[in-house]
Amino acid sequence: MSSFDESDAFEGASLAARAMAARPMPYLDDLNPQQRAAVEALQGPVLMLAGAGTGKTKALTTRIVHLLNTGTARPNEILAVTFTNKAAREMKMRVGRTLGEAVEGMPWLGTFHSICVKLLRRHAELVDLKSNFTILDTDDQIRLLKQLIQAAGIDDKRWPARALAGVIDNWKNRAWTPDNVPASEASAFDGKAPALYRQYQTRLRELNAVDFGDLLLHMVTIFQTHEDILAQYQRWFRYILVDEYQDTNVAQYLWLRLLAGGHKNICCVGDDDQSIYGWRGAEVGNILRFEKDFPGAEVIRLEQNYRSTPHILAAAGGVIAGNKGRLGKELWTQAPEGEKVRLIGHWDGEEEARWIGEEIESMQRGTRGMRAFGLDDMAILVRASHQMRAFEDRFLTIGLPYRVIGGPRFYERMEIRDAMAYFRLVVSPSDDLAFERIVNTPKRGLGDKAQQTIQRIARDNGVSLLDGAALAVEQGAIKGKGANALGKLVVDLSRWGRMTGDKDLSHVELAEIILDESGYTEMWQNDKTPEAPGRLENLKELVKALEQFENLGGFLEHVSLIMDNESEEQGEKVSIMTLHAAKGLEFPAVFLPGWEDGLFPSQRSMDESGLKGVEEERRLAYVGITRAEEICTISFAGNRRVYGQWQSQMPSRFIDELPEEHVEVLTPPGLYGGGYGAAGGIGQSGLEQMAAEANVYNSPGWRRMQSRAGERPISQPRESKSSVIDAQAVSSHTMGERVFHQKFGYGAIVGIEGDKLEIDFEKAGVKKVVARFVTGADDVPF
DNA sequence: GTGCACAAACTTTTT
DNA sequence: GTTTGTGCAC
Repeated sequence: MSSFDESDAFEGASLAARAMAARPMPYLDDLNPQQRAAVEALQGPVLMLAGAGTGKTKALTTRIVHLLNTGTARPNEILAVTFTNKAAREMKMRVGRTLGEAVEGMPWLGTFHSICVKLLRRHAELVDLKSNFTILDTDDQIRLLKQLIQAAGIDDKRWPARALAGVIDNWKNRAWTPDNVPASEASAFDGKAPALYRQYQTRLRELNAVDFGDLLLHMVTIFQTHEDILAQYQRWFRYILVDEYQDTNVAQYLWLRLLAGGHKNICCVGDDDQSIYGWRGAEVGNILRFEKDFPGAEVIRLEQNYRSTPHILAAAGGVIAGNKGRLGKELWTQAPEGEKVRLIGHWDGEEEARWIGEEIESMQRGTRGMRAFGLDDMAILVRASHQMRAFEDRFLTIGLPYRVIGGPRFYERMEIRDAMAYFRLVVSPSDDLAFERIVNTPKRGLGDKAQQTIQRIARDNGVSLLDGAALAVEQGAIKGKGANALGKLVVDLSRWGRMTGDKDLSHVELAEIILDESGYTEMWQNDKTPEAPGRLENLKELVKALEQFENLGGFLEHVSLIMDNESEEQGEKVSIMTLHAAKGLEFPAVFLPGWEDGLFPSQRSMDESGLKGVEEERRLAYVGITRAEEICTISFAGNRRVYGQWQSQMPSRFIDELPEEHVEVLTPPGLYGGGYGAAGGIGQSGLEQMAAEANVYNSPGWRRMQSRAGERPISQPRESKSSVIDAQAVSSHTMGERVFHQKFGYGAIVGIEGDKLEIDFEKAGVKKVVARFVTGADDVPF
């Protein structure tokens, strides 16, 4: 591979830069003094500590505009890194908009990974790779590791590949190559991890492949061992900007420090209070240490918040104050006071979901003197994705439109990955991982044994699995039905490979041919599971996505790094997502359910990381509250089903940390006269209990745990709960309603005749049952 | 080689 | 309570 070609990095840029020099700077007038300081401090190291909602992206993009507009830098001399493609896209768009014209260039604005791919392709040979290396995703990675574990004669049940992948990822995040894994860490995986790591790297090299961690790690290695190359890039990237600096891991940190080592024109933007990715290698320490790493750094705090009301900011501030070792920020706003943060406790998780559903509906209309909110204005942010189900179930039954953000991404779906494996194999026939994935998908009668034969023949002849398969067929090493099918596959693949050169055939058509002739589409057409139609739909979408690319190869190149879920369905909908997914977003009204010790803060986080874990959870709480613009509603349930077991829950310790004067304790429904009549008397004591629950604990969580162990947080008598159920059970059912029957399980109502219901049960099929034996799916007694 | 039954595990997630 | 993966029988 030729070395970095200087001319192409600078091409087309100088003209634009010169033309832009010394233009007026109206964009500066839009900034507050701190933002403006951050934009104008172009030289030397700058740390922009940007609290939630303080106009961080604006400052960052304006800074780029300023660099360009003043002629300080040309577009291709700016290295601007983000974590997600979404952030990179937005930044590109906003730079263009502020500049009032499309920016030609900005070739180095992108994610850490996409920039590293570009760099690594130019220098691949320095780490024994070819420049056309493939990028493995987690799935490929795990399959590869599994093979290595089995080859080493290790029981892969006791030591699952997934766990090893975690260990290796972790090491790569810390920039540890197999040679410098510290002895203290080597005991992982029964002491076998270091050797397996080494084998894994060797295997990757043989496959001419890298995983995500390698992209960074290889570049760090290259920079560390080739001073001349590093020096070259230090000259080229004259200005460096980093978004979400608090999320950088050690490898990314080293990479940045190496590149900024010469001129030190590096501007890092971040918020130590929003560091929530420690579990995947992010080091808050990087941002805390910035001034030590870059002596003389200018630290600029963005503290004026343009998003939330004072009550919300104060509540968030009260919680985050519990963390030690913060850089310290005090958010303020000019916004009117607004509503206090609302706190409400519920009997159990289902009631919480029911209440939030009703609250969303009444907020749509406008209630309690509040303005009306659209469904798009409201979001439910949960700690763990399994919490979403209760809401989905509930919203489905009441017909409240919702969208789940996050979830399995398009390119991670089975059918998409299968289809891509076919494409990969057509474009590069030596892609053994792709071959393994699809040899027997759809079923070709090639099981373990046949596949081992192929492996052996390929290894003995030193060829790829596909060539090995061809040999196996020739030699008759595989017999019967499998032999024919395998022979057909081999022939088909080479035919499709030749067709890539056909000028009269578009790659989109070729893709369709591949999916049809391989029998892959047919496989799903014959599949009767409920997911099958959706999968076929996804395949169509995949083919459509191909249109935007020149050829199959170009498509595959991009897809490995762009794992976005593009399709934004329209229509007014409530959003449901995890707190992690909510970072960077904002909503007028936010619901934060499930604030219970063990769930939030998560027990596992506390067990595994102790105080550090609690602090990260606390930052998560801070992120959650600060997503809200006007209304923030926190809730907890006294009882919750955890892995099928009912468990008594303690309100989250973070609830105690909410400053009382900014919190309004709401009364749960069913506990006061207005709602379900029967519970009036109980309500008052329930309310008092609730209020006490929220305020009484000022002791640390663990002490509370001890003193209150075994007690029920909310002692609501069973009767009142039951009466609510009965009231709903006898009330009229509706068509399509999801219901539960003791014997037949869940089902949907397809017919109503007097007191008899015709129900299509998920497991038992269509049955007629008497209405009183059926309960709403959310009212299942326990 | 494929399909069914049972057991075990079970955050958060981008590239 | 669910999913995922493995063991066993056909």
